[in-house]
Order: sequence, then C-alpha cells, then structure tokens
Amino acid sequence: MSNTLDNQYQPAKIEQSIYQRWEQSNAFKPAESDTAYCIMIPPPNVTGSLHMGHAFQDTIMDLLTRYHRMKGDQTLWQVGMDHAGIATQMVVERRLAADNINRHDLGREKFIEKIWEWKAESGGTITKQLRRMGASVDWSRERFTMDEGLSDAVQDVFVQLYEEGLIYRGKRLVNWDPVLHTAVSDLEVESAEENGHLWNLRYPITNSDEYMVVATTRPETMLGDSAVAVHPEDERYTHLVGKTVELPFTGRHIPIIADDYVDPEFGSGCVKITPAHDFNDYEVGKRHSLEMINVLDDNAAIHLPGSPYHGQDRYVARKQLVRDFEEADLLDKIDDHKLVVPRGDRSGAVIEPYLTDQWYVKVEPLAREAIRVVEDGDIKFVPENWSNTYFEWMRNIEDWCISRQIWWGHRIPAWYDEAGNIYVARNQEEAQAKAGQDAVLSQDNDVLDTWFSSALWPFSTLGWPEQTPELDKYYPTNVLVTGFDIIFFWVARMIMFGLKFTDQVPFHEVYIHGLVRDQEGQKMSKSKGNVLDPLDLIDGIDLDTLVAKRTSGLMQPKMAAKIEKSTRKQFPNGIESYGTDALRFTFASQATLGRDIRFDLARIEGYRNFCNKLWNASRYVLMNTEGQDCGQQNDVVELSLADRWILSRLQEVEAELVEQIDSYRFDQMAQSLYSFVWDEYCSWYVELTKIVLNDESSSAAQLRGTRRTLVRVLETLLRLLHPIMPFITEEIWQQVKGLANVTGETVMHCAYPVADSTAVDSQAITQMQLVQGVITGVRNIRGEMNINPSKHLPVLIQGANSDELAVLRDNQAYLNQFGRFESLEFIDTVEQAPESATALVRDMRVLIPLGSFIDAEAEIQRLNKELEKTEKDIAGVTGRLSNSAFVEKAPEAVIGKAKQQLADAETAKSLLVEQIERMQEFLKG
RNA sequence: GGGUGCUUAGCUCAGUUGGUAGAGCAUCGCCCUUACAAGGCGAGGGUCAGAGGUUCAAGUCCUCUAGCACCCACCA
Repeated sequence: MSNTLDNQYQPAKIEQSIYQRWEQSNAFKPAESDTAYCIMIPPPNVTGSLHMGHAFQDTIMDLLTRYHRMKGDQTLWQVGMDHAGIATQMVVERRLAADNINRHDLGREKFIEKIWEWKAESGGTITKQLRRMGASVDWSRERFTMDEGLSDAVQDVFVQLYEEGLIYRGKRLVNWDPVLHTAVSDLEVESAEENGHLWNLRYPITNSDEYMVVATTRPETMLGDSAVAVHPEDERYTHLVGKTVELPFTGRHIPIIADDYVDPEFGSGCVKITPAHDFNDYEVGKRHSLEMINVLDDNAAIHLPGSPYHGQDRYVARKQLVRDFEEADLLDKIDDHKLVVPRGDRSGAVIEPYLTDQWYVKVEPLAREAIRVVEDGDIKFVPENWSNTYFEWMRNIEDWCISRQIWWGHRIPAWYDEAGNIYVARNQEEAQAKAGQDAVLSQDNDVLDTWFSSALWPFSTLGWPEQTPELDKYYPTNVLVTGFDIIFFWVARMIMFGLKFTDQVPFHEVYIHGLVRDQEGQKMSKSKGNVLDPLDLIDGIDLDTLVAKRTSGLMQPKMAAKIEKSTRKQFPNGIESYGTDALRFTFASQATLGRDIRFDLARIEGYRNFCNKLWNASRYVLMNTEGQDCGQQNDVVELSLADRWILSRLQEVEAELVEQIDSYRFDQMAQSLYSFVWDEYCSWYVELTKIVLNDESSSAAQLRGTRRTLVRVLETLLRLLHPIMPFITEEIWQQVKGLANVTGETVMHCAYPVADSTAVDSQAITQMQLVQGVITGVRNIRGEMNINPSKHLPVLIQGANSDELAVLRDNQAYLNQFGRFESLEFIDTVEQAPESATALVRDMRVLIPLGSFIDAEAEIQRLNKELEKTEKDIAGVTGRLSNSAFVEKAPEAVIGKAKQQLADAETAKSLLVEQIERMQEFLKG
C-alpha cells in the first residue's frame, strides 16, 4: 500500500494487491452476529470462464454481500463450482480427439481421471476471474458438486426419493442425442424452425387398388409405422377405419385407426403413426395399443437387421426411401415445408425421440408444494412478473428424465442382479445386503443430470444431510441472484428439492437479472464474434489481440473476416483499461428490474471518469488535511453554511440509498451516489471549502470545522460507495481513516452509514439553495454572454428580504470568490442600478451592469427567451386554475401548488418585462 | 397457438401511490481557475410508438392497433 495517492487514478496499480490483502487476512469470513445473511453463488462450470453475464451477476451478489456485511449481518457468500456433466465431458473429449483418442479407448475409469486432471488444470481460471471481480466470497468454504459431501447428499436424495416412489425407472420415449449418445431432458432441447420438405407418400390399401396419402417430414420413420390414423369424423375415411394398409418395403400390414389427434384440415387428413419415434404418435400408440417398433440405433442409423436400409444413417435412409417410393410410383408429391427441428443444446445434433430405459423423477407432487410457496409469498420473485413464468411451467410440468449416458457425473446408485432386479442403495455393500450375498451385482452405468446435484446446492453446500451449525445459521438463504434462463433448470428444482428435504424454502427471494447484450442489442456469442471479456474491460486489450481472440477457434472459420472487420470498426484503438470498480459501477447503474442491458463502452468510460473524480477529490482532501488539525479531538469547531449543508444532504442521501438497495434498485443507488459525489460534494462543497481554507482570516475553529467535515463526509462516502466499488474505496479509505479518526483494518468491515434524520438541518439546505441560486444566476449570464470565466464581475442584488439579505451577507465571501464577483452590493430599487443583465432568483434580481462584456441587444434577446418560457408556464397553470372542475375536485395541495406556481411565474414575468423595457429604453437613449 | 416484456432527448436508459418529463453519453458555446482537460461553467434538444377511453388531470390506469424481443407448446 502506498502512503499517498498517486496523481492519477490507475486501477491496475491497486486492485489486485488489495484483493490479496483481504483474502490473506480472511476478511471474507463471516463475523458472528445474531442476524445472518447468505447468498449462494450459482455455481459456474468448473472448467468454464467468466463472461459478462457472470460479471454482472457477481457484481450484484458482491454488492449485496458487502452491504450486509457492513450492516453487521453474519454474511456468507457461498462459493463453489459445478461439475457440468455434459459440457465438461465434451471439452475433455474434444481435447482427446486432438490426439485421436476417444473415451472408449481409455475406458471409464481412465477417462474420468483425465477429467479430474483437466479440472485441476483449468479449474482455477474462473476462481481467479472471480477474484478479479472483487468477489468477497468465503473461499475457505468453496465447494464442488462432486465433492464427497455433496455426492453423499446426492445419494441420500436419490435413495429417499426412490424409496418413496418419486424416482422410478421406465422404458419411455426420450429425447435422444445421437451425437452425445445420451438422453437429455426436455429443457435441453432447443426447437427452431428450419426449412424442410413434406413428403406425401402413398400407402396402398390392403386388397384394393386404392391407397391413402400420408404426409411426413421424416420419411425414414415409415419403417417403424404401426398404423395410419384419420379423424373419427372425417367422412372421407370412415369407411376405411378398421381396414389395413400395406406398409411399403416392409411387408407389414398396419391398421387404419381413428383418433382425435388428427387434424382433418391438414394435408390429406391421414397421418402415419410411428409410436417409437414421435412423441405424439407415442401417445396415439398407447391409446390404441399399437406395436412400438424401434428402427434406430444409438447413432440414429437404421437398425432393422435383414432390411436393405439396415445400417444406413437416418438421412441416407431418407434419401434412399424417397427414391424407392418414387420408383414404386408411391410418391405423391413433395412440398417445401417449414418445420420445427429439435436440437440438443450442447451438441447441436437433431434430437431423436428414442425408446430407452431411463430414470425419472415424478415431479408433480414436488411441484405442487413448490407452487404453493410462491403463491403464499414465502418465495418472492424480483421483479414479480417472473412468478408467472414459473407458475406456467410448474403447472404443466412433465416427469424429469435424470439419467444420462455419459461418464462424468454422479453415478446412479442402483445395482442390478442377473435377473435384472433393481437395488437402490447408498453403496454396493448396502445393495449387496439387500440383494443377498449370493447375488452378482452390477451398478447402473448412467450418471445423473447435472441439475440434480445443483438442485441441492443451497443446503448441500452447508453440510446437509448433517445438521450443521451452518445449515442452522444460514438456511433458508436470503436471495438467489440469477438469470431467467435457468428458472426451470435450476430455480424450480432447488425449490422442489429444498422443500422436500429441508421442509423449508431454499431462499426467500429470487432476483432475476437481464441478459448482457452488446451495444447493438445482440446476444453475445462466440460465433457472432461480439463477445466482450470482462477481464479485457478491466485490464484493457489492444486491437490485434482482441481480433485474434474473437476470430480463433470459430466453428465457422468463414466468419473470421467479417468479425475482424466489425471489431476493428467498433474498437479502432482496442479497449482501454477501465478497472474493476468502473465495470462494477457500470453494471450496478444498468441493473434496472427485468430488462436486458446493452453494454456500451461510453458508459464504462463515464464511470471510470467518476472513479477518477473521486480519486482526485480525495487527493484534494488529503492535501488540505494531512498534518493539519482536523478537529477530531473534540476541540471547538465552527461549521460553515456549506459544512452544515453537505452534512444534511449526506443524511438525506444515506436514507435514499438504504431504500434503493433494499428494493434491489441498484441503478438508482448508483445514480444517487454519482450525483451526490460529483454534483454536490465535488462541484459545490469541495469548491466552497477552498474559500475557507485559503482565507487567512479564517479562525482555527472554522478551519477545523471545514477540515473535519471534508474528511468525515469523504470517509462516509467511501463506506457508502464500497459495496459497488470495493477497490478504490479501500485504497482511499486507508489514507483517510486516520484523519477521520476511525480505526479498523479495512473499510469492508466498517459500518454501513445509517441516516439520522434528526441531523438534517433544513434551514442550512434552504440557505444554501439561495447562495447556489445567486451563483448560478451569475454563471448563467456569464455563460450565455460568453464572458471569460476568469473575469470578475460586479454584482448587484435587488429585492432581497431581510432573511435573504442576512444569509447573503453572511456568505458574502462565498459569493465573491466562488462566483468570481468583483463586488457585491445590495440595493432596494432597480433604479439604483445602472443598466444591467438580469438573473432572477426567487423574487430577487441579480444584476450585472452592462459593460464591455455585455451588450444590451444580447441581453434583450436572452430575456425574451426567458420571458417566452415564463409565459408558457403561466398559460398552462392559468388554464388549469380557470377550469372549475379542477378547482372543485383536485386536492387542496395540488391547487395550492398550482397557485404558487402561477404567482411565481407572474412575478418573474413582470420583472422580465420591466427589464426588457429598461433595456430597450437604454438602447434608444 | 399460448405467455411475458419493450417502444420516453441523436444514443443508452430512469420516471415511485395519476399532478404536467429527468440522468449519463453525444452536440454547441466559453475556459489549461492552484483535486481532476478522464476537467470546469453555460446552452440547445422530447405532440413520452399510434388511436380511443376513464379522470378536473394520463408517460403513468383500461381497450385496441403497429413494430421489436424473449419464453413455452405435440400439428404430421
């Protein structure tokens, strides 16, 4: 730590060392308190890396965590990583593929070893990045979903659910990913419209010359057809129901059935039914007890030993079959057709409905409770409308397929004997005990869906199933901060499992944040080449490196040129280093409820400048207080108007901030802080202190008063800002704490300022507004007349009442120096003044005599502009007040306000008119 | 086919229980004033997507329309 602040704010110089200091001193460890506060991090993929969404989310969680820690809560931000089954396994398989090895070459055990090796190698990336974000997580409690403890929890849950009949194994149609060779859940399938064809095939009616035309988007599945269906009331076909058609190329005759499922308006009104390869047909098949004919293998190639299509990939077979239909004159026609194609969210492969044995969770009973707690308000979504999305899904929920045919994950704790009996147990010994010692058992090869263990995260990380003190202290946790995209995957399942196994909700609030998009509003993605890396915003990156980063490893290398072009256009100079605090402030300022955010560099630059402003103001404070008497020893101090004003405003702002943070309005919080620091503390207060501090006639008590206020307000500001900008506030605080006479190792353990409404001196605020009004009036004239800011001007004030006069006289030094007045005189009537430019403050005129700097023409113009505005106001208010309905029905206060507005405007108008006339006369004569 | 949002200054966004529109950035003037040019001071800029309704009063509440975005869903 340096002993003073550098001349320039350079985040790179301070951030990392501060974090290390915090971590080494265990500053993130919860300090004991009666009230607890806990946030669970949504565990990132252990081998993943930090993207903008994480950075946004982490900012919000850290902000809340730091705030509550400072508030004195026993605050835990629980950190950890997810094993991310499919995603991680894919990464490692891809790496092995580079050496021409596939996982089967290695075998299960060796392959899993490889994954653990990869985890050890790359698993630190994201934790390092979290540290760079300033995340104040308790690293000593870091968990991994495949830790021993968490794995035990998974087994316990599985066994219990199985024993209660809430987990079952069954042969059903599932979403099969033919590339990954595993079943996936409904949520892992993404459907999108694609261009395809509708093939109209002729199925000859048995013992007849006629045929039925069936339309299909997937001709190859015809090999597995077991019926043709028509609508029961479709008169065209009623006579055929009960007969059979000959299924071409198979020698099979399949029944013609009637079912409501068929839409008679679509196509020919005849539908081929393939129960083993289509979810609708599966249901139809069950209703009509049709044969389920599986014609595919794990790779989605045709599996029909003896058939000429056997072994052909589904798309090869499709082509072949279409040709064969055509040759046999059984192809009626081919139409272009848009269809919805389901693809695996990981592999991108077209998903096949496929008949396999899988494990399922029976969700309906769990969902019922999970719906209730949200209805009852035990869990609140922020913003509230997300609860609709939640209800919608939960009320239509299907059983959850939890088995995956991959190797990386929690292996399903089920064993089979040679007869195929199932023994679910915590381990092989238990299973053996259940099966009898003679049984030869083999464990199920499948692993559980990653989300199964994630669903336990809020309590498994706290030690469950043990009844640990942590569980007791922190559970239920306070808020879950996450994106809407995983409400179904994760939030809903945590609620279900939380209720089931702890009888409590896992968290009381769910804060849903929006998506971080690029500045055009596009979703950031590697393939679009518009990804921003939070670390690049923090550290900066040169253009060539950025281009290289965005164009390497693309799935479609063709895109590289386009990406390079747009990147070079958008970031001609690369990206500057903005620092973590500026990035965090940007996120906080954009964190409005329920809206995606566009990330714009102009914004982060603005907030980096804000950091710089704070930094330099602090330098000013230090320069003027270090080694000086700052009045911290209970000596007599005299507070100036500015001192009393800023202290009062500080109280008001403190009150605002607490409201804002408690209602998750971080954007408003950021706005309040920004404008208070910049517009009030820096632009007014700090400037005004210069007058006292540079005045040789200032008394010791006055100097002490100003120094003390300067330092105290700054120190308080640092605490107020700390949750959003942890680094810069810590760095400055270390310099300021001694002057402010506060002790402590770190600002992060100081109390968050609490407003004291009795400390608000409203008189000081009103008086200060008067002073500001006069100065602003003069600045106004100065600005509009393009008078050099350094030119001192003579000022006259006319029409001040006795109170105003007293305040202005008392603060004449402020006015003269801060306003750069050459002189200040008070007069009774405007005639006492020479021809002047005028600014109105309340009922007073602030006058600057015409001279070489101001000409009358310009002043008339300026006044006329002002007059126009005032007349518009008058017209508006008069209109309202002359409306009898308004006067009769509007509340007293509103009418009073309008009358006051009108009176003020009328006064202003008459003053303006008078001035204009005077100017005109002056010009004439 | 259902559902949820969004449309406010050139751009990105605020706008609390209805009381007559704000910020940042950008723009235009004047300034290197001893914390800060990553700065200071001043100014300009909006029939709040459109139409209708409720009301004394609508950016705000209701209805409809248009455009955009996202989520869910089994039309071959």
